[in-house]
Amino acid sequence: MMADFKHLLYSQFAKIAKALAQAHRLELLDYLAQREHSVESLAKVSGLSYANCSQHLQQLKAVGLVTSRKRGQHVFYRIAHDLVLESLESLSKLARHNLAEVDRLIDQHLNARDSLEPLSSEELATRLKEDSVTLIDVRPADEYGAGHIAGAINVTLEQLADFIAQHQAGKEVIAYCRGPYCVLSYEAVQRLRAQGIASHRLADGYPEWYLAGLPVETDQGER
Amino acid sequence: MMADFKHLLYSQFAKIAKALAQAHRLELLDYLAQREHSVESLAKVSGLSYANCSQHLQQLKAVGLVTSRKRGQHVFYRIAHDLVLESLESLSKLARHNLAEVDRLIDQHLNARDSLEPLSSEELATRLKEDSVTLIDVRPADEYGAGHIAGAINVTLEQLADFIAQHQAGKEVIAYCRGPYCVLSYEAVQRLRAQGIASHRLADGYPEWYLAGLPVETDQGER
DNA sequence: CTAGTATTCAATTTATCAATTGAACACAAG
DNA sequence: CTTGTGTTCAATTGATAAATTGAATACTAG
Repeated sequence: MMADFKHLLYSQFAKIAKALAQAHRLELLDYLAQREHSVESLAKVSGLSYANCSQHLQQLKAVGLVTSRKRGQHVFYRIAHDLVLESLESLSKLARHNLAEVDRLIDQHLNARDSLEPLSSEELATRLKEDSVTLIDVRPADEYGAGHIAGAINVTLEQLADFIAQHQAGKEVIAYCRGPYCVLSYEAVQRLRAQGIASHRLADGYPEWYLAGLPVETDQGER
Repeated sequence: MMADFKHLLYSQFAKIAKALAQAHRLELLDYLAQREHSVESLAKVSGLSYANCSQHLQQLKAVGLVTSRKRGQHVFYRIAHDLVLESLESLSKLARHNLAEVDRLIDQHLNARDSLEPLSSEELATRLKEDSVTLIDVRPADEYGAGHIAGAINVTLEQLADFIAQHQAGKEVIAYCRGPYCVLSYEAVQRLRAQGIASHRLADGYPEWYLAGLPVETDQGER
């Protein structure tokens, strides 16, 4: 009974948080924090459809974050009271704080070589069989042409931006280069991660893979 | 570019709100607002399965609301920083204000809360300076140990009968617990009054007092 | 009254989230 | 090394939310 009560309370709190848990609604609230707006002006400025915008506003209204008044054929929405602004500011401070924190952590992580968690050749071989990764060869085109791991595509650091742009989200990327003391794959992994793409480097490079008798290809065909 | 930045911030902002938009996670945060907890203790006290609880905690961690540390085979989670407590309080205030439902629930379950005439933190601070009241912390001993209002003694509901027996007549008793929605102090005040002891509850709980920068103590010493 | 405009409603599809399950991992004690 | 315990992972299922579409209400101006 006492637990029921508590859970009910938390649910009520959660309703309000849910109303805030959507980027578009936050944007709308941000505009409304400046001044009262009609549905029309909000839809235009936010780029939402009228219907969608209207529905978002109704959700905000349902939990009491905004109020509305009808004047003529327009419905004007406004922030319900100052507590809403305070909460928004408080959450915004938190977001900024955590965002900075995230950036700091990422930098720290990527600067420590070991944290890149290199993949072994064996792991890579099985991942390739599963087709669960995209394998990129970061070496210059001529070295790639001369011989590369079977299934790898050539993406130099210069081509990396284009690769990232057309990369299908979700698929993990494995990068390799000349060998364990070559920095090219480190650089590639850092840039990929900076764009939010899950990525690792191969512990070894092409020569070690080749020597291990694992499958390779050249521009002239497979081995 | 400016729009990109804004949208990024809204998204980050929404991620945090999303983490707060779930009753179970709010409950977990409420426990964590009292003190650090292991996954196990949180799972038990919240009634969630280990896996589910762990996953909720990881979501909270992913957006930087909590941090974790591993000690032996236990993983302890704690609130990441005071900004989180502030945001939670702000959200809670908003919820109280907006949801008539919440008030209805409180009235129903914490019967006649107004008649208990809660004390504000400011009033309590001055009363403590005058040494005109006895302050009791009704929370479990571990939460008391992790941090309590300076000058408070720990009297759980189980210990209340003993406390009443040796209480010096005439001195007023102030009880506090986890926060405005915690029922422990209501219960204590009711029992004290039933024994003819003048008693009130503190309007807020320990987290609010701590956030206000008012004096606190832990088992290890003052702040 | 009629036509035009602003807003909302209702229904559908798509995407995202929560809870569950069973297995995997990490550490500690025996 | 083995066993037990605490925590996390991965995969599935069921639930909930977002965006889109087209139609239905208001209201105003003419």
